[in-house]
Amino acid sequence: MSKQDENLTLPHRLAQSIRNQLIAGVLKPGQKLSEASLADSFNVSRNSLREAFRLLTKDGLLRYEPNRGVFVAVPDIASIIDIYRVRRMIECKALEDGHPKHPALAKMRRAVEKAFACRDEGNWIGVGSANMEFHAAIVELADSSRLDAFYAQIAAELRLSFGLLDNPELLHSPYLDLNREIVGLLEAGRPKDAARMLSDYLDRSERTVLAAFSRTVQAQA
Amino acid sequence: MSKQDENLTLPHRLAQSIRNQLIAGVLKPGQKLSEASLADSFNVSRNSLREAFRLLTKDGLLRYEPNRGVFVAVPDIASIIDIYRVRRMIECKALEDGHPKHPALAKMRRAVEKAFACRDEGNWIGVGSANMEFHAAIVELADSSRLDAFYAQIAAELRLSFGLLDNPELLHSPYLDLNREIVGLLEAGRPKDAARMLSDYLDRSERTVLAAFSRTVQAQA
DNA sequence: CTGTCAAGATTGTTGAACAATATTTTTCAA
DNA sequence: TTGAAAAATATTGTTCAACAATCTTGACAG
Repeated sequence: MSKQDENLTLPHRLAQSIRNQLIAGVLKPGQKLSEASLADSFNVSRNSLREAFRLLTKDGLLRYEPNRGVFVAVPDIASIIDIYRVRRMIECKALEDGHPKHPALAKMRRAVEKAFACRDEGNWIGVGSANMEFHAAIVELADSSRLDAFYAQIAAELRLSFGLLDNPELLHSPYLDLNREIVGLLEAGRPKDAARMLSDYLDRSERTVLAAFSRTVQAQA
Repeated sequence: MSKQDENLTLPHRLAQSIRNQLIAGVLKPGQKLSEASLADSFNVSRNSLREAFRLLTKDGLLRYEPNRGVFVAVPDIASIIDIYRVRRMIECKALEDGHPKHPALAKMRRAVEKAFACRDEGNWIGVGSANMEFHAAIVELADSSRLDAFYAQIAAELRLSFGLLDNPELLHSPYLDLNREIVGLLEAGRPKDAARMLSDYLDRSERTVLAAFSRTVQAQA
């Protein structure tokens, strides 16, 4: 994936591969990950795989059930609510205190443009990625590497929930204009307004995800 | 340690032991943790120890240097600033939005009383623990398990920095009265004032830690 | 149909092995 | 003596094979 992936240690790379398969939907929520067969399919030893599992459980993407194995985490309504609670808290505060000259603002702008470009060519997956980048950039306004890492984790978990959903267009495209407005408000030195707008926006997004989620779960039951 | 520790898997228990040795100062920042000797001293295999290492690196308590081994993380000024930035953001917001009837408030009160009791008997380590409990309870006001977990991680990292310091009395005792006041303000339905007080309090605490830290580092150089 | 029990599969953990990379020691030339 | 190159040693990265502990499955008896 990245340039220096070769440098990283095997369990790290493994974890990254599994992470990719998770957000790509190859591995599905609730699915059991057998040590033997996964190790086999990746051509690594069980021990290395177990190290990767430990990393991913810390990310909240996998769940350990002692003596039974590891399973892909199953997002539920409570976790979605929890994640949005955290997002409102962190993103809004970061935006509110964000300085108009902060370098992260440029990232936000770039993410917005990328999202529009992807939409124009019907690339909904690209829109989704760009949208995630936009929100990560908001968090960067707070200038905390620990917060950035925490947010990345939350975001990965949320993507797992998205995986259950079917319609990326519905999920991301309504917010492109709002994203652009938020950038504008922050550039205009009106961070409070930007934060308020983001808060409403997250409320709406949460409702959409919860609604789509309960439909999906219902369909499965 | 806890009742059902026996249930947990070995790498988890190992990680907990190492964590304890870290905050107790048995293992010191920068120290190299040799796989062979540590595995030997815990009477476990290298493989199990490595799984525990993975968990602890995710906590930010250990650092991997590829092909060189794992080292106890060395707190520096930047990390202390980062941690306090996160604390201000999360704790103040949690307090500000905290409902006066929230169960976490009772926890806060208990932690305050415990801190005073410990102080009266000169148990400074107890004062420190109680103080940490107090702040964890503040975060619980936000009703997010993910935030709680994140804060626990940050707190552990901060304790590592405290380990470098020598004077727990100076570090915790000035804040006991403020803690009590914060509880009072929240109970009185004045969360904004409580949050403001906490913010000032954290500023002061940060300065103390930074000052003590630079003294310590200077002394070592 | 239900509960029991043995057989089989999977996880939990270990120990040994070996390649790849660091570190230390030795050697040797300037 | 000093310093750099080279050899020897130790450590990490990763795999494999083994076995105990636990879980799952399926047959069987009632």
